[in-house]
Amino acid sequence: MARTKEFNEDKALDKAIEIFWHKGYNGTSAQDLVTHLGLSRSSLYDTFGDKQKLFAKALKKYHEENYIKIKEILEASVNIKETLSVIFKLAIVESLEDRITKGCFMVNSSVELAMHDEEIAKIVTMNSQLMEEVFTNAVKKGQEAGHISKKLEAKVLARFIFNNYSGIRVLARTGERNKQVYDDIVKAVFSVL
Amino acid sequence: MARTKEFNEDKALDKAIEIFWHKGYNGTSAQDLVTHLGLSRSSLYDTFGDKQKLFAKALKKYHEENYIKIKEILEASVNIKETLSVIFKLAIVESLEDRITKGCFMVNSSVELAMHDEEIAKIVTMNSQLMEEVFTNAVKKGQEAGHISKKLEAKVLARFIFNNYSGIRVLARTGERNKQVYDDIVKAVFSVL
DNA sequence: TTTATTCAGGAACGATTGTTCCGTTTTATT
DNA sequence: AATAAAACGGAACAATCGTTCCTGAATAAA
Repeated sequence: MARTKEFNEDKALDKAIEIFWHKGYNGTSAQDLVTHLGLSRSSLYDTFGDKQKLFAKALKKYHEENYIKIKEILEASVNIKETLSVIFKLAIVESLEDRITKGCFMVNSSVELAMHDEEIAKIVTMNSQLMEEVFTNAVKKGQEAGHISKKLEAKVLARFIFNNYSGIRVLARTGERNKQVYDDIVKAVFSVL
Repeated sequence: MARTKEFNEDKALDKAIEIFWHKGYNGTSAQDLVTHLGLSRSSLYDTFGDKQKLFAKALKKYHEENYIKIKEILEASVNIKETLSVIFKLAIVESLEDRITKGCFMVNSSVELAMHDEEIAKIVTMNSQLMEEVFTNAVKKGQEAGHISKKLEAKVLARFIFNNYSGIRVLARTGERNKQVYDDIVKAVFSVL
């Protein structure tokens, strides 16, 4: 009985991820959203509720997509150490190529909002836990296969890897464009594995 | 010929660091500043210019104090490895004790503003360079004294250490309160040194 | 064709934003 | 005591904030 939506909600959400990722939550105005998503104020609020809800939904989508991607890559991997190296290299290439250095949407959101917004804090915590889990399982597999040193526990290494991944994303956000800096960090990280 | 200031500019700046650190730049309103610094709008603007200038001045002060502190500790150290361990432990204790988890003002500001504000970007870059320099010199000294492995170059290790320091500060900002997570990261980091 | 629903556009909302200005008070110097 | 400079509190500014509401157009089902 009703008119059909003229926009794709999923694509609109991707646009929301883009603009929030670039400008942050507080830095993105309602007008920015209208302009960037390309839909009217009324449609925007009818569809997503309000700015906070839209942000939470965008962050959740970002988390799901990234988490699944890394999970699948690691679970399909036969040589975890090499796969981890690929994951880091991808993050570095992304950091160096991006004209507008956006860093990592999850890291940015943690820093800006985790302590002021409970719902965002939940998403961040869930992401951290799942990432730790995925990395831990991967490291275990790598240790069993003899590709990764057993000197340190899998969970210890997983947390260590994730910490350096976060650090690199912060570095990217600051606009660091010297590849050598990233390579040095990865080199040191892999000397542990 | 003029009236004397009723407030201490330096102490007001410390208050500004506090509120900006806690709420971020965009999250802190002019009213927040008036309330927290305890001085009138007119005094605030007469003394510091505007919000952006006040923020930059606060961040610069934060940088100078922290940089000098770490520099002095490391230069006075006889066992660099132990001193680095102390520095990390202090950061962890600070993270776990702080009721309102503020993370690191420099990291927070990098993520929120570095790519949108050139002056802030300059401060962040300067801080990174100086910290890298201090850490590099320290590692060199540690390597010469035989306390730190020479397997990797001093600069590589310095960047690696700084990256993990940043990562830990992000973790703190997310509100992580499990000490084991921090300890695991430090354990892995020190296995390289 | 009618009806019900939801779309898009934009005007308008009150609240809050960062900032300025004014009138008064204070005080060090002359 | 007179003067000049600056700090003070608070009113007021225009602009922008996130959000709501109203209008008419569009369209799928009855």
